[in-house]
Amino acid sequence: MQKASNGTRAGSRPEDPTGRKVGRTVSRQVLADHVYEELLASLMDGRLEPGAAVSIDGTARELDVSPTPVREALARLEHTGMVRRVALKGYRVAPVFTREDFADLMEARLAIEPVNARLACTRLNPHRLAELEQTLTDLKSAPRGPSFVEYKDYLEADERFHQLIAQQTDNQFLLGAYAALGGQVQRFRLFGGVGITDAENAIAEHQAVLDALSSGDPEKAEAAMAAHIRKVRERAIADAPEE
Amino acid sequence: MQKASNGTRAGSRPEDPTGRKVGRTVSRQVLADHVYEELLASLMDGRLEPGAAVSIDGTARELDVSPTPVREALARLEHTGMVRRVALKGYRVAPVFTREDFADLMEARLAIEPVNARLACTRLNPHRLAELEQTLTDLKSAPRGPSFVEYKDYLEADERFHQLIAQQTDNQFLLGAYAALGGQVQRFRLFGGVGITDAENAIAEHQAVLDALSSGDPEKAEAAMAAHIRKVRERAIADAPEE
DNA sequence: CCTGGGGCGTCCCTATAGGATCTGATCATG
DNA sequence: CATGATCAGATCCTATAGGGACGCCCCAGG
Repeated sequence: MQKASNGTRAGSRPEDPTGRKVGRTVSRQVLADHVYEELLASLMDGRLEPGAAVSIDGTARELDVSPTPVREALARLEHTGMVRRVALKGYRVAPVFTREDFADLMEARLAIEPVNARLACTRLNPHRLAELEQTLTDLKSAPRGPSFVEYKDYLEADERFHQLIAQQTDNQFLLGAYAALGGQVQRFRLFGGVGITDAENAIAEHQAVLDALSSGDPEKAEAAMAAHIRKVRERAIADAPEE
Repeated sequence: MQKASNGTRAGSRPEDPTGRKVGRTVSRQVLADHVYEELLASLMDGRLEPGAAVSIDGTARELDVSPTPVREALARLEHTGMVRRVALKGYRVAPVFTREDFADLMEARLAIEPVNARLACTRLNPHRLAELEQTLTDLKSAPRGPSFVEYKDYLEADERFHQLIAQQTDNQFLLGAYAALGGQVQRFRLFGGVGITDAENAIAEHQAVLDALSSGDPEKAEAAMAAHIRKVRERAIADAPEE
């Protein structure tokens, strides 16, 4: 936020803004990558609420970079559906909140995620299983307070669980399809309250998915994931604000 | 290509590069949009081959704009997987050509497109049916010469058919998921030769999908689409170059 | 002939300048 | 008081400049 106007960065780049070693030939990050990750984090953990304007110049000032990298980062984000652009008016955080949108999202998840679970099951190995177990442990131990922000770790673990399964399909296209949805899922979790209520049942369902995966039966894994998503949908509809 | 150095464009923009009326308040396009569509078209119709470098400055010179909008357009394209970026080396057209990649793509299509067909079936109306029929007519009447480029119209109609079905789900998330795949599908059609051989059978399958859709039975539509994609996969594997 | 070094061009990346446009407030008028 | 015009500031959009890295070609020396 407060940039303290250090004034030491114009030209010559005395310090690398991303924290990576500078001057090394390997994987020097570009400012646009840094901005992208910063914005994504703000979207995922709720600092940027739906409908809020994301000013190019303003973001550039906040992150102490020029507008050019910010523009590039926002262009990438736009394609994920997390922000929307209006031609000469700028970017806004996408407002996805109608119950129809939620139903649509669940429909899309039902098409993709059970398949992900089935494929991940066929490609499972001890290392990957350990990753999933770790995430489930994190999910169980995450604090669950009364407000949204206190669920941050819980929601993060939830998202990571699904993301891991998508990765473990070893299918870049399915991973890409999930990634396109994943951000929206997380935003629904945050602002729609999905998955917050009745977290105990949700944890049990995740455990069921993991059990099915480790059993080695792809059909069971697919069914467990489908059942989980259907339950998520039911719970959300049950205690959704009437709106 | 040849820019003829008109020199009339710096400032004041005497002509609108996109061809839209200038000065109208409605939807004035921005240069980055124009560049994006130009690059996308080049990718879809094969002018840009896999592995080819897409220079930022070079593209800017070709389209007679500054690098800034080109950079923005490429950032959007990167997120579709059609081009890849290496941190300080620039963009290249993504090379998707192994048989594993093809199998992965078909797996992803099998997850998404049958669901699209099922949902589109429940939301069908006369106007939409007419659109699909028109596309099928185009597909049948398109010339099919011996070289790739002579299949341009055929491939375009094929892509449009699937794209239409994705749109007709009225589900922005499924449409987005398909759009992420659609570009890759088209590139496989072009450079992998998928769908070229045995076009008659492919047309019959499209007809079957359309028949199932117009019958109003969602399950039949879903099955017909799944059968079509499996056939596409079989044909491609059958006559794929051994590589 | 072969090899190594320097110059040159190209390209990516970021910053900055300036024109065009939108928005919100102020103010005049019915 | 309500309504519409005007102006100022903020913002978006594009072009341009310049730094740093990489590759290529030419050429001198062995």
